[in-house]
Amino acid sequence: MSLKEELKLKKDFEIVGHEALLNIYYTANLLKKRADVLFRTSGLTDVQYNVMALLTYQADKEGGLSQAQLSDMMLVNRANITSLIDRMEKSGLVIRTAHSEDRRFNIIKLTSKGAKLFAKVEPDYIEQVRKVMSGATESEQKKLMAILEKVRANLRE
Amino acid sequence: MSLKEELKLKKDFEIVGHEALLNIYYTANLLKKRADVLFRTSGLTDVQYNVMALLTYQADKEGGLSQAQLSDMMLVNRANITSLIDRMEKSGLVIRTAHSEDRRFNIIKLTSKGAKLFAKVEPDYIEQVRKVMSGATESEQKKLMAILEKVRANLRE
DNA sequence: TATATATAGTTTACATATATACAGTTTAGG
DNA sequence: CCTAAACTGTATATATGTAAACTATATATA
Repeated sequence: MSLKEELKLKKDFEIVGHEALLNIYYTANLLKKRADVLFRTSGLTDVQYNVMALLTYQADKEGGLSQAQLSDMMLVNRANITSLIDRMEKSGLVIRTAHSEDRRFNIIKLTSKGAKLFAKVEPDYIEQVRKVMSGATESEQKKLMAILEKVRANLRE
Repeated sequence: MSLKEELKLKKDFEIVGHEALLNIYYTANLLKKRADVLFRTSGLTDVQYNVMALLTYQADKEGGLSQAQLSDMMLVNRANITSLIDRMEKSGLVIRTAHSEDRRFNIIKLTSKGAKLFAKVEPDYIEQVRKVMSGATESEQKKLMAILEKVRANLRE
């Protein structure tokens, strides 16, 4: 269904670029809502799951990631990470540890509770991703990524 | 640049669907950031601009839109619209008026101040949209929309 | 070495999002 | 007609996002 129909709009978009942009925007929005529903049953949010995934798969030699690294990988402001990690630390999912050499860094690590929860939730998440994305073939998905890369290239400077 | 490079990830994605999903997600994120920068110079947010665009182009016979209609068109919770319209009313951009027949509805209308500001900002916004989306050809943009529609079709039920 | 600059994280004020529970209004069905 | 159900908007608690100003620490350079 076209975006116009989905949003119950009365008038057409005048510029293809605008319609394409809003398609990206609203599809992302729906994907986020779907993920949130999945994670809520585990007491997680999509953002918190993402932190756990990054800590699981992208940890550096310190055995975790600094808050600045997390903010880079999540494309969010450093300030945002502070309260996010506060909440996750309070839930017992992660812990702040000292960097071995540079005292400016907090190295964030998964606790065993966090690792256990991630291991439990990840298969369901991956299964949902497969289902949701299965509407497009793998070749379409690659085409999609290539086009989105072109859009992002124009966004960077 | 691939998402992996942009986010400084160390490991590849294991599933194409997951990488494609995150491409949608992060591209939308970057588009939002870019829009916010543009609107900030006018004291607006991207969300407030969107409200003004909907009131300008999608108004119904009551001469505006109800809060429920706005929440449908913006894919957000009804509760969210209350505070959004509160802020915009306080800024003098919109006004709540009574529905002619059904007292449950607030009909939201642009004030002349709001209409004037929208008319001033819209050309810059459209110009930016053109620039940003020009990395992909019109045919690629249409392909993009078609693929995203397939993904959304799988998201609905 | 001493100072300037850069970097990491925190705090604050604010905007936006959700879920949930509630009150008021309208509509449907017995 | 009257009650139950549906719908609109609001209030609250909570999570996430930004910008900007701040402290602490590390690095570069004069």
